Amino acid sequence: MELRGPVVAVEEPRTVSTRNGSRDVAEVTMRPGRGEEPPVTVSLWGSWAETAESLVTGMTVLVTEPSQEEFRGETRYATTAESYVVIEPEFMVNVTDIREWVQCSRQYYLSKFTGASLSYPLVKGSLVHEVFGDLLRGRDLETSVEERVADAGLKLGLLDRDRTAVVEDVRSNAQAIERWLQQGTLTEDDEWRSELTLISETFGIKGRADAVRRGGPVELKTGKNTDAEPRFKDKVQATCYALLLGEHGQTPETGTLLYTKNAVLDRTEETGDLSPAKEFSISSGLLQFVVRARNELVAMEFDSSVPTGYESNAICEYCFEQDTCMVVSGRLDQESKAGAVGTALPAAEREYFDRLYRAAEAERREIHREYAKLWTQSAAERAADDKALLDLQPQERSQRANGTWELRAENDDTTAVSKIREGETVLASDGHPTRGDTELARVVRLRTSTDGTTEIVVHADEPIELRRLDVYPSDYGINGLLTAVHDSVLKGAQRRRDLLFGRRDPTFGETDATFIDNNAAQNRAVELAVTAEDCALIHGPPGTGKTYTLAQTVRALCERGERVLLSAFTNRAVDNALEQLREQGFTDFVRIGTEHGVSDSMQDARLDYRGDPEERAATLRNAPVVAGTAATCGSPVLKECAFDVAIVDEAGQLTEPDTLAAINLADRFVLVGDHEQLPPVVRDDDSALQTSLFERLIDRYPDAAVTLDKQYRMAQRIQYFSSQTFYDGQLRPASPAVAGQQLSELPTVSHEALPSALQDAVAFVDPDGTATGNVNRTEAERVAEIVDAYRSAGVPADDIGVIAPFRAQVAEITRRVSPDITVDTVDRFQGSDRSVIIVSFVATGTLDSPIFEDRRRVNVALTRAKKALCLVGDERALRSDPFYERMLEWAQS
DNA sequence: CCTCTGCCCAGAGGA
Repeated sequence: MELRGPVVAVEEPRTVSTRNGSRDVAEVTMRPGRGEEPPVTVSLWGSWAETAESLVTGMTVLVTEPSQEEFRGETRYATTAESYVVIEPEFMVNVTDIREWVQCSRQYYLSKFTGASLSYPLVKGSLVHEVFGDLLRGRDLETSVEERVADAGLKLGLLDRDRTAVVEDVRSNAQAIERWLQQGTLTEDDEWRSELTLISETFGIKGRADAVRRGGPVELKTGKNTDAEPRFKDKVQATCYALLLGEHGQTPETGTLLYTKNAVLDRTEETGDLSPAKEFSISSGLLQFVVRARNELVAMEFDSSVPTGYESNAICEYCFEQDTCMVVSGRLDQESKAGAVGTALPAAEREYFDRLYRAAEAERREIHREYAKLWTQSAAERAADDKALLDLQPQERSQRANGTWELRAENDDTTAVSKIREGETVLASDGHPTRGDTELARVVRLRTSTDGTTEIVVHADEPIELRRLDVYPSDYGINGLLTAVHDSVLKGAQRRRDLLFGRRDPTFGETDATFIDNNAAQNRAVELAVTAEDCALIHGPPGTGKTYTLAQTVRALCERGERVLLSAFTNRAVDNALEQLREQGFTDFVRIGTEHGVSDSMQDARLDYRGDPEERAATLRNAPVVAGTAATCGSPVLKECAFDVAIVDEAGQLTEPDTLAAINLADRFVLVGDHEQLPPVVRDDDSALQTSLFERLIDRYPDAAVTLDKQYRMAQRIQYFSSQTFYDGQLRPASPAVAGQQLSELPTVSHEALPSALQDAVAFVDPDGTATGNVNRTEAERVAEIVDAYRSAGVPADDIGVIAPFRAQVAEITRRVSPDITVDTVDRFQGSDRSVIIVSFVATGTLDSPIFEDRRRVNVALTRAKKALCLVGDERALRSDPFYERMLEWAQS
């Protein structure tokens, strides 16, 4: 039994005398049943009274195993010896965060923006952990060490480490583990499981245990510890996993910590029986302690306040982060137990940091809310929301060369739609993502064959029965945002900050060179980029040759001996830019990205991290051009690199921190984009992250910007509405040929064969359908008929694209057209084009979905078409809004 | 009432 719901009132804790002596108690009023039931009073006894001090009205509180008694006709509840009190159980805290918080609340805070740096102890720690996993999966030690060290080649090279020495170092740690595993500890009832993903819906904690043996957590530490007891924070970590294992039906009484360096000392110093393994007993007091620590952390995050360090008992003099801690306190004018050094940054910088910090944390809370839906939603609800694939039939399981598993399954449900795509990380389970046997897995194949069955292949650490896949809502990227803001504000050069905070206009040098002789705006763009002493902004409306201009810019900069970072929001845009460079005869670049993210044609340029350290690092360090998405620019590897100029494409779609991650790596920068197309996508509706740096700077420094005004894509008739509505009529066809292009120019097309309704370059069709939710069946059928009409008139399938605002409608249309027709959402169509574009608006009666509010989305949809555009929708709905009415008048004119 | 893309996930250590 449990009580879960919002807090209505909290009383101050008081001390009362009971039969067993004096005890603290605090009374909390809350509404159980997630707020559906009338308020009840719960007495929080003993140390839970401390948690009451963190409770605020409006928070959700969860009390497990309460006692219940009737008192004067009123039901009263109280905590029992078995109870836990959990604040905001939907806020998912990582086990490592609790470990850090217990060590020092301020260290937890600092690690949000300093955590992901490249250091040898960390790389080595990861290597030893990987080898440990391999050993548990039965892999040979020598092979594992060699392979894992080879995989880390680039990182080791950037750290100037010698391969042989690292192999020796990792091997000696791993041998300690192997000897311990062989020392009779491996009995028949020894059941091992490595790398177990644990998610607790009761405690709001998630994490990954290194290993579980006989139901108890085993944590590996690469350091040494010759004390009798494990370090407290290590015990806290293991206890967290014990708590989570408890929810999965196991009640471990002991935890094990493996300090591998103990055994290394043992061997080299002949100190006798100094075992690497230290066991400790997991008491209920310790279990409750970790929950209280989590509660404190969550209470702090609830109002986005900043920890001072006084929340924990750490001694600052012993802390490795003391200097960083004091600098951050000094620069941001924060109260801190460690004290502060340096002078505070200008108020503008501090306000900016604060604003983006809060925005990033709000985003994290939204992700956590999504996370909680893993268990608050039923399987059917999740499937309906496209977030899960259910009822998969498990097929064969095979162990891969590195000891991990390839799991296969089939799905017969031909109507199943989901957001899950190849290359993504998902929760793979045997039935339920938090209650069943679950593995974090990577989707390597998701293909639907012509008979409608879907083949699913994932890679995971353990051979579970693959019956269900769930979207994994990761908050992984949030700390990346915070790191970028931190690096920019606290570590950025004065000149750069003056620019970002509007205190200094960008300046430009001079050049006599001509770069592009047939397009003045493009030439001006390259000129601005090449002469920029701070930044240049290139505004590229649809079809204006952004990619060509960008490639010319890269080449011009390289010819001047500059080192260039080439970045973009999507992998596709990065690869497009590189293709364009190749077409222009430039091939001296290195592509950074995952095998899955990089297009097939660019795999040969992709930097493999595996190999000889020195050679790998030299390849990266010596490349005149390095290319990768903005997200990778914040990675530890790229943070080791420096550039003269960063060029960022699709900058209008990047949040400000994401853009900062890229430009932090360079002295100067060039942003390329269009703020009249799609903005950054964020979960929180009123987020400060919704405005891109590109948009902010183009408003602030119009003189540093140039707009490419000639478009090479659309017929005059098609581009007119977009040009008038979004570009002040400044967007013009690049040539008469572009302006006057017609569908009949395609060799196979007969204009006469088109129905009269489709003969105009811009057409409107009202199929008179009815929308149910995000689907309009009649309209989907009509769209399929229109596709057929174009096909019958001779338009090749790959010249036709269909766009709909909702994924559900996309699926509805996809089922009705042949598979070689591209059907997609607006967002996924940005950046590409087709001769013929058909847009399905879905809505009938009114336009009440917020998706119609952002006009920029319409701009993207309409400007994908080159020769013919067909709008399909409900005339009444579209006329209900002045913007769409104008669009309709243009289409019908 | 809704769209989307990136990140391998989370954690790897020091005293």
